[in-house]
Amino acid sequence: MTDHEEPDDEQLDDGLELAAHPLTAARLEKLEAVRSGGRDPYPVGFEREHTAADVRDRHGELEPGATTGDIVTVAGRIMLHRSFGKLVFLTIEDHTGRIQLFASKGDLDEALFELIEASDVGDWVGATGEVITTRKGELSVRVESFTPLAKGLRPLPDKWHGLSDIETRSRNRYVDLIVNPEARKIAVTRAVIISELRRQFENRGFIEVETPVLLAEAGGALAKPFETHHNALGLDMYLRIATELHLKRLIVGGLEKVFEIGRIFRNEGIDSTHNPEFTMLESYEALADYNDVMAMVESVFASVAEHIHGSTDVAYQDQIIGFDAPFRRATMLELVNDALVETVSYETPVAELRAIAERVGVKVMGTFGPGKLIAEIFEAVAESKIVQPTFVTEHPIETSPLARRHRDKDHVTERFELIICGSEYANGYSELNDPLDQRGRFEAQARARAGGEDETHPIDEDFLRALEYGMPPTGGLGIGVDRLVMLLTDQTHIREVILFPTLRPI
RNA sequence: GGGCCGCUAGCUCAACUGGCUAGAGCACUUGACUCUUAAUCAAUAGGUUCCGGGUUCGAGUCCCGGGCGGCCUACCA
Repeated sequence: MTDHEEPDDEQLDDGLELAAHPLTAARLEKLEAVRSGGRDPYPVGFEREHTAADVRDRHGELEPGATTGDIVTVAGRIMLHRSFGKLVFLTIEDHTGRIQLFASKGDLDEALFELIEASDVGDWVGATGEVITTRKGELSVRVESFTPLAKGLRPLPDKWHGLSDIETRSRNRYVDLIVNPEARKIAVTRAVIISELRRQFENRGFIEVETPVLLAEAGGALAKPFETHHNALGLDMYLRIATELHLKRLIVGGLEKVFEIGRIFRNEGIDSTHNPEFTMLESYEALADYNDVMAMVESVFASVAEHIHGSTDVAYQDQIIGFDAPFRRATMLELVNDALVETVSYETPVAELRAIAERVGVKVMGTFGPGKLIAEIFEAVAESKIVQPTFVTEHPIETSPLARRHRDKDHVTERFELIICGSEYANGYSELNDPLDQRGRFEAQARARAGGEDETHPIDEDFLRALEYGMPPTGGLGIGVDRLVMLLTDQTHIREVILFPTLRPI
């Protein structure tokens, strides 16, 4: 905040201009009443000594009407306010839960009691007093001193029905978090998942690095980038669509085991599983191959599931997803042939594959070769049927421009995708480290682009130059973190696991 | 992108095929109350019915355009 940002009418007037609206005008008056009573309505800090959970832990089971002699100091937001003539019950909430404040007119001087009486749901307050239970047995803090900590000028949503409109919840996430415990729980679980992922990689000897978001060329994936401009350089730039090419440069540089948990930006549609900015974990390990990476993925997913749920069985919607290793493994071709009545291979005439692809609803373009056709057929007929964690392996060379050719088989790469409930959760391969092959793959992509395909990989000369210094055999991995959070928090919409999802401004 | 649906008080929701001054609960304001648990009771107040046009004696409701969102669908993770 800079000192010239004076609040003006423009900033306050968002349909609920504070002084003009009766709901907020009343709270503004109370704010002034606090000030005129000689108190700062927004004081500096507060020495909270006990959380709601602390109080509950220390006095779990007390008889109604009990006194403890235990003096505590708590702070939180008022969530419920029940006022009698000479008694006030306030239910306050902190990040650990709720605790009741019990204020009796007989205990307090008149001005302080009136201050408590005039406090509103939504205000932050602190209080000190003895832990007691009321006659009805509710654990409470019998208020001896009381400090307004921050006035809530806007009313909270209905205390019973809460805030349910998904758009309002997404646009006003702060309100959602105040009133919906589930929203807070997801935010916390996301943090725990990312922390656990980081720990898993660190424990395996990976170091966490940061690579650029702003790039002159966006590669490492087949996706449309966001464009921006650097004024001083006079340069059009792109936001990254993957971290892959930079992380592999670090492998060339000898860092050997690196990972990055970072924001990725793709200029594509928004729906229940896609946000324009999302979080990807990528890792690269020198001297590993895709089998090593698959083994690591099994272990990491099982560990994270266990860490969150205490079990490798995770309930997702109506399914139980089992994360016990090993996961099922099947080649893309096997899965395609399981789903089709005929049997195909990469030797099948293109005309035949094209006919099958069109039959199953693929929009076929003239540039599609056998590999692309088989990959499209896979996505059309097989992918959505996979429920339990499955490594789909041996993707065609055509659709995997950064993956190594299979050591024994023609046409396919040493690649896998981890599919769960029809969606991709991880993608990895034995990295292509032959710079001449890599150049040829890039050129094939350029030909596809010239043929009209819009999602192709650009030629990155500096990346090729890095490979020319010699990249060791490397196993690489990408994990869609948001998707994993959705899976482990049982959410069907990505906006529920991203605190501030991309929305059109109103 | 295409199709379907939605938007009413701060929040959650009503308002029949177009028809009395657009209602209710919670929240707010005022009053009563020393044991509440979504406190209760009483009274008051609160509206650009998303926005802009149109049809009509009359529009929250019907028509046209726009905004934002949801669901389904296609593509990317």
